[in-house]
Amino acid sequence: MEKNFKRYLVTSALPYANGPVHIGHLAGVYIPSDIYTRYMRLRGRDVIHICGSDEHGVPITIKAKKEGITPQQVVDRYHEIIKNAFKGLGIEFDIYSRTSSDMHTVTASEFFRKLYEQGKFVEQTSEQYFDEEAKMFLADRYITGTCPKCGNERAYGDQCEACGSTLSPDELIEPHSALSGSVPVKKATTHWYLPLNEYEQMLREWILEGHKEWKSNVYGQCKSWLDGGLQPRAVSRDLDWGIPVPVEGAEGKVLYVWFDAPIGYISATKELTADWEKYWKSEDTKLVHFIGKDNIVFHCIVFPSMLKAHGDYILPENVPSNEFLNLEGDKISTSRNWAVWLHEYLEDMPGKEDVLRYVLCANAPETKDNDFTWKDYQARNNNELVAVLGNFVNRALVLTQKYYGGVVPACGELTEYDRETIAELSTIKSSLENNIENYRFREALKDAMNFARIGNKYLADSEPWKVVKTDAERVKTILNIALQITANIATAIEPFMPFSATKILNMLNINKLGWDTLGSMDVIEAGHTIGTPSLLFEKIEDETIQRQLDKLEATKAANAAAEVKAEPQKEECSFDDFQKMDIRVSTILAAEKVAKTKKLLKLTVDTGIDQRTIVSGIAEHFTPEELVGQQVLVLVNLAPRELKGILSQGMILMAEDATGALRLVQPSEAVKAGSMVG
RNA sequence: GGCGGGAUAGCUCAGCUGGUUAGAGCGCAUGAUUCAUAAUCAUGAGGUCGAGAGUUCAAGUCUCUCUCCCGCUACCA
Repeated sequence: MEKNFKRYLVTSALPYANGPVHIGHLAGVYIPSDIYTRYMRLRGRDVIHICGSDEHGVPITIKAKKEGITPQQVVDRYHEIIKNAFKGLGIEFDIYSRTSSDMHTVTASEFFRKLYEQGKFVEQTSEQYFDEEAKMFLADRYITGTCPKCGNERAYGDQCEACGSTLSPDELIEPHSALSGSVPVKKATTHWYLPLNEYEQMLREWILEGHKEWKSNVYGQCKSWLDGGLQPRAVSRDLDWGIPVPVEGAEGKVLYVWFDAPIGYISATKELTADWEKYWKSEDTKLVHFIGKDNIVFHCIVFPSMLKAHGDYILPENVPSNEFLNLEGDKISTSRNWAVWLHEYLEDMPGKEDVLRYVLCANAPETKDNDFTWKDYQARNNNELVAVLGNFVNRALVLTQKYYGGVVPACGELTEYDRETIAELSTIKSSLENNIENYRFREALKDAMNFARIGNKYLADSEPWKVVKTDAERVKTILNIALQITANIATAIEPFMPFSATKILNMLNINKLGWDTLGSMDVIEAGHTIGTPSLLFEKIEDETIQRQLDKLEATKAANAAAEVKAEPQKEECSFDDFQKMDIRVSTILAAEKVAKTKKLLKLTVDTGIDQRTIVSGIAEHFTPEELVGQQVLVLVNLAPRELKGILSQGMILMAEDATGALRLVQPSEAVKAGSMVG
């Protein structure tokens, strides 16, 4: 079944250059891909590891606007931070490129042109908002206006950040352009769509039939999308930041970021080697995309469809995708600064690159979301890295120094127990290989650690410190084996902890070994002089952990403070404006959940004027039972609107804090329904 | 609401196509040991495998219903 591949092309999801990289990214994508690639390389396979910054798209233009700099300045900044941080942690890419590079512009343009010329796209014209002053189409994000739900005057066309509602620009009250402030007009615009529906059959056969071995979350997501039926997907946008659509008359249009980003894998490969085509276009290349679960649809559905449409390219053999990592019980969030940033970690914890690599791999969210805690980090360092791994290496080296002045003793006759121990190493080796090749890195790491466990047990059982008093020859064999195991450990842990592997090699004073030497007992010659032992890992004290916890606590406090800050006052309105609103105290007579919705409640209220129906998106905050009988304030003269087939006549007024929690606004004591508020 | 993923020892997780007393690491307890960063080694105590029903000679493992957590998606006046 398994094909014999001649070479491996490994890609890691392109980090989006609107912020630095954090432990969630690492545990989900970059640690696994780095382990995989290092392992392949150690085995002497032809493998390249491709990555780079994803630098286009609307969020970057918005960030630039907020900071008053150009998008290019934004991506330049984060590209550098990300690139250096990866390097600092020993994440080895053969190339770390970027999508704002010339090579990428050319490659993505050519890709688009080819599909365009072959008629793979569908052109479609639709009405979209246009800013006549700035002379450009506005992405939803660029349209601001009053949120129809909460009244926030600075809601975006796709979302209101005050109340969290998802909006469309049409819904905004008094929409205006975020660029010029002018009122946008609707104007026709043409875009190119990739008809994914045409690739549905191909995808079905390829994934659902051909790749049942994919991880359950990936396979399940794909199946869900395919069963739901695929729709044509726009591959262009009206925006001035990105790769211009390389077609006559397409001024002001760029490739949609999700169209150009995966092509970035290809451009980076071209940048790396003139021989790039053999990696992308031969059937004997194994292509593997490492991604997070949020990227599944793009890597399994959209990008393969693009590749297929193009025709020359191979499809990925696997798309290992991890779930998400939480931090101290809370979701990691860039905007809330709730994260352990890689570049900060490297500064705060110098020399502890491997500790982070170890903890994130041992605790990787391979099958479900997982939690990173500093306490766990400390425990794993102290109880596993220091106690098991570091300790064994130190024992072997110190004993060699003590008994033989650092000269490796010769191996004599092997006992039955020696042989058993050696055999065990081979067993673990194949388990380790099997686990890595099947993307079970957590299990693989355990295997690697078992080399050290076996070493510890071997020393404890052989007791060279006792035997030395009676049988000096035997001790030579014991220590020879202990040293061979130590060298083996350097190889076994290299994919996971490259810094420590190098450190062990230096202490042994030997060169890097190939994977094939794993399990053999002749990697260090007798008579060879080893280097000076030093500690591989150090205990991490409570204070060090506390400093990190304090840092997070400070973030929490800062976030809380930011939340307390009230929204600025809205622009002045006239008395007449206010008078237009008819707000009445009303009594809720009945409440029930609207079927097939999560947030909607259908309320029957007595407004004093009449009894009417109001649909309100508050089901997540109140149960129907607790609402019945309550008095609330209702905006009764709001234009009626139909929701889920129910006509809603009015709006219940609620108080909402920054966390989104809702409270009823009601008179301090019951009044007659219909009482005016004003 | 629809779809996908998850729920197994105190903690973090393995358990493939159903098959003897459900496993690992950490933590905990007891013992041994001192070469080693008070590290190590051995032994042990901990689980009605989210709840309920069903299929089967036999079910964490298959089917159905339900509960809770995470994600995607619709709804949000």
